[in-house]
Amino acid sequence: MPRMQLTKTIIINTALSLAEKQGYEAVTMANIARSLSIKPPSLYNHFKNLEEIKHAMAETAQKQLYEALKSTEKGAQPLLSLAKAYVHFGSSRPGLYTSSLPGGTNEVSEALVQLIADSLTSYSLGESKKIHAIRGFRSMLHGFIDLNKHEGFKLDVDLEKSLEEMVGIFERGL
Amino acid sequence: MPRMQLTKTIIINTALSLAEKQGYEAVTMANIARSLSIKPPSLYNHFKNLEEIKHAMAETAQKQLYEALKSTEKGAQPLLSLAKAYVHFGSSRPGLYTSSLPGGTNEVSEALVQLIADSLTSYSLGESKKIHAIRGFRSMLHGFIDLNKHEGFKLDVDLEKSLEEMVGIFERGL
DNA sequence: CTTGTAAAACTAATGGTATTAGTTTATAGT
DNA sequence: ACTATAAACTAATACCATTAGTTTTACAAG
Repeated sequence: MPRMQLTKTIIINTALSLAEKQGYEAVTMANIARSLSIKPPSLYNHFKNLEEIKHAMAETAQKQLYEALKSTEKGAQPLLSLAKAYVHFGSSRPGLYTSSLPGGTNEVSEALVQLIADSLTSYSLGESKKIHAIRGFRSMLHGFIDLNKHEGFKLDVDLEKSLEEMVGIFERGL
Repeated sequence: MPRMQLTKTIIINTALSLAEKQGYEAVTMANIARSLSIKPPSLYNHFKNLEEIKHAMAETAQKQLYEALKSTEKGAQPLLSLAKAYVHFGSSRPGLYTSSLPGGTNEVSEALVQLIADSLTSYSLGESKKIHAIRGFRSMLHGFIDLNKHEGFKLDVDLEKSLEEMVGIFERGL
């Protein structure tokens, strides 16, 4: 195999670094190629198209999200800790978080679901109730991050407090 | 004033119709111009750029969302009815819903917040608690719609049931 | 009724995007 | 050393937004 120093992993990491440093909109064939000092068409030797690159980025980004959440201290309020870590990840690394979205369902996203499930054990929910609760929790957090990105909230009321209240409501309702 | 048959309203409605029929990605200067049988540069006589068009679209789309929610039967479970109407709007008219997001804060979005507030009156919350609850509710619903769009949920468990459970959890926690 | 002004259309051009086709280069294995 | 092939390349197509400069047209004033 000739000239195979360039791997899929290198391309994806380059693309993710671009997303993080310059925003997800900067993830273009031209920018990725520029970062790698190659021409855009060369990327098609490694990936079918940009969509495939973004899909591969999502899996890696989900992994990083998973790692960030796994290492959070559970403490007295595991659900609140998890929520804060999730929202912090999404807000402080918007390019990386956005990269994680086109991922669909896979092993990593399953692990992420399991992480939430672990924080819900003390509520001893039935299997289907648990699934609904996990979906609700993820919806809440993702919506919180995304609405913020779109300036959906007026800023004169404390955001961190809103998150705490929101998680509080959710926990009481479980 | 010469040739003023083309108004901002006509342009925005054309753009919204494009978003609804062909998806939000189809909202381009070229496509809007084509729909109006003019050339793309002519649009700059009416709007500064595409961003301004999208911002104007957002206000109109928010108005349509507001109208769709206002006309829902409150019934015995006003919060659940509102949630279902919101999610139905977002899922059945994805282009229009996406159009509504770049809107920021304005009179229409305030009216939308008021609509949610009205559905929360029976819980007699304090002013700041109410704001947090509204943010939580919107986050939940927007996140639910957006995660679904990104295929964030596995489809083997009933989605409608998840929505009902999620709202149920939220209501109990209030 | 002509004429001038200004709005709103136009054409042409620039520079950005993804993608495909076809060609060259370089390397790994025979 | 030779050959096959992966991986780079160039060139081209077809989109996209945007700007500059020009023409058209409709209305309002003389």
